[in-house]
Amino acid sequence: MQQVADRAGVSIATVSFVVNGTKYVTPATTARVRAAMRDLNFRGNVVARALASRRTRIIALLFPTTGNRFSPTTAQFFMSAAERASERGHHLVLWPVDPAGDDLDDLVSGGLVDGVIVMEVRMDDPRVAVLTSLEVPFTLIGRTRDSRGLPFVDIDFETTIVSSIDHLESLGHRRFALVLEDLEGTPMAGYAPHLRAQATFERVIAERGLVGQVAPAGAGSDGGRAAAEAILAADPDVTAVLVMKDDSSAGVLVGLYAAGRRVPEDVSVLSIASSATHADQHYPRLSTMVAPGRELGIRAADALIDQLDGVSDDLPHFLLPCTLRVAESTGPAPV
Amino acid sequence: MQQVADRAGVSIATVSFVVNGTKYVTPATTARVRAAMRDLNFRGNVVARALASRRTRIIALLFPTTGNRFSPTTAQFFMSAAERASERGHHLVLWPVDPAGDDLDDLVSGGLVDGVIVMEVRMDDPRVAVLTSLEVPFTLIGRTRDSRGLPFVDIDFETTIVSSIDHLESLGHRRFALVLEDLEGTPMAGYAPHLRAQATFERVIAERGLVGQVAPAGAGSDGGRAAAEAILAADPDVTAVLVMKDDSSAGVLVGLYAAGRRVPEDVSVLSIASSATHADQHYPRLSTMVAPGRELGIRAADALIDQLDGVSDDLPHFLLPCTLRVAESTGPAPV
DNA sequence: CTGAAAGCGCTAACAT
DNA sequence: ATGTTAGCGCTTTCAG
Repeated sequence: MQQVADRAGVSIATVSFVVNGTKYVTPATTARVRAAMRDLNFRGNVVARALASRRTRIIALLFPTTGNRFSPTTAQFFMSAAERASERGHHLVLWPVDPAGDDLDDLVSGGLVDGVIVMEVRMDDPRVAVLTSLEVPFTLIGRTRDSRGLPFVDIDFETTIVSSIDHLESLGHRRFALVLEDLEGTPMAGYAPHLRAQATFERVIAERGLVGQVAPAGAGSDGGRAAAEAILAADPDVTAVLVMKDDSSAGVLVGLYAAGRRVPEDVSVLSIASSATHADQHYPRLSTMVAPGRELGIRAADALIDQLDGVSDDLPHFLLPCTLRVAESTGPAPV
Repeated sequence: MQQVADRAGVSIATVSFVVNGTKYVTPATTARVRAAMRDLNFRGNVVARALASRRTRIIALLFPTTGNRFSPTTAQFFMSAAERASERGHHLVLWPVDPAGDDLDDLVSGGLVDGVIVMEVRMDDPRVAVLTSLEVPFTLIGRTRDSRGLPFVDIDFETTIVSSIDHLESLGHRRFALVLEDLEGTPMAGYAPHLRAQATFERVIAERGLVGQVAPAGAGSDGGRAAAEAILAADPDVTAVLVMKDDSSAGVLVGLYAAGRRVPEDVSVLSIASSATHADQHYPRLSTMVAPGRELGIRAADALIDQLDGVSDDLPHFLLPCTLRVAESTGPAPV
């Protein structure tokens, strides 16, 4: 940088000013400096800049290292938030972090990142306490149990579940099941989307005098199949299954087939908080409550960057429900 | 840090030594320093450390921002490499970068990251030139056309394709098709896995006097279905389809069904460089050449960190083929 | 409008 | 075994 200054016949400070646009510099001088930078192939040192200015324009999206749960929705958060951050002059990186938040301070201390987006939030997520005590700006994709004081964007699971049941009820269904991932005893126990969905499901079922059960599913296609068997054992007359775990929906179908049920003639299967791509992967294509992954990723990035730039004063509380996508016919059945 | 030193009655240098284990410090002193750190709730400043020591112990896995191609295998690379890096005292972050490598220097300059892992490599990937000129240590998951001078780990696509055809031929198949993603005209054109697989496919088909065709597929389930239709139009007697694009395999099945073909009775479908999880998602379950995603992620992390630590002198050239996983019966067919 | 200079918080010789 | 001290490369008051 000193070299650039010398070559342009200015001081190192002036170079800094043109690089950052911090202060007004004569067009003529600016041009000389830029030319010098070009000639010398000058690349600013991000680390030094960060140390001196206390900001890196890097934000981290926290990825919980447990459970290998890399869902399409997660990927959407990442990609859309990264895009938005980039548009607003920031970099977004996906950072694997222990779900307990133990290794969080290494990264955040000293201002390696300006702010943090937290996803896969649990009802009592330990990471928000850590982040708060570290005094680093953050935004949640998701909500803790009591999130009034926190900036968040989230899927409106309550509305999503109500709409799901509305839809199915309008089709004549009265006997329901909800398939959820079994997170008991794992670090992801207390996963907020599950608990909110389950609570709403049970409430609506009770209020409307419907029949409903909740079935936990293990991993993979096999877990889904086992869940389907358990559901049919508990209620052979069930006609509507809500599946809120992407990787078990295929297994649920197999389990239903194995028990002689046709889909959707005998039993309707609705994939909750999933994606169109995932739904189309099945045979038959599944109807789906599509998660607003991109929208939330964008909102989260905006909320955080607003906070960083001091643009906004109020803390965002943004809820968006999933939208129903009814499967089109898939075509002839496999024979 | 000065406060810690004061409180422990030592110099700031000593604190640095115990923090980094750089030099031997008396157990007694060490204890006093640690106590002081605890009392003062001291958190080292990563950025300052990086500036002074020229290393951050952070490595970046480059994620090409184009095409939304976040495959399960990508996720495996990320998670396994992150784990391994963590075991070896490094942090691994997933960094979205333009596939042309234009914004690479911002991140790498000034030593924000100690090294880089590149994935989704194209035959003439511009990123390796950038990285080379930036003089940042890097390792590829994948290979450029001429990769003799580069450290890489990769899937052995040649062997994988040969094994695939071996397997299917042993089952009596003589007429093949290979489904690939159509990347022509996109930033990912020249994607090495496709080109290597296609070249090997065509060579083996020709050498053995078999019948074969290559079919490009568009996005999603619909792209797969269209590909299946094109394949049947070109060769109604085709009996074996290799699918090297995860999101079109479901569509391929639908296309085959629609044309009255049974799977696997009439036509075998083999998913190439995919995962068990993905294969089990289908009906029927697909046989699969499973990509060694975790193994490669680990190897890549090791190779890079060896390079950073100066542990290893020779540059790694590690190739691993996919392994055949024959689908078990799925159970009764949907009716 | 531009320059001088004091740090940012830590590391790593070099001394002792 | 511990302390001194000169930077790492840049930002940012404060003068001029």
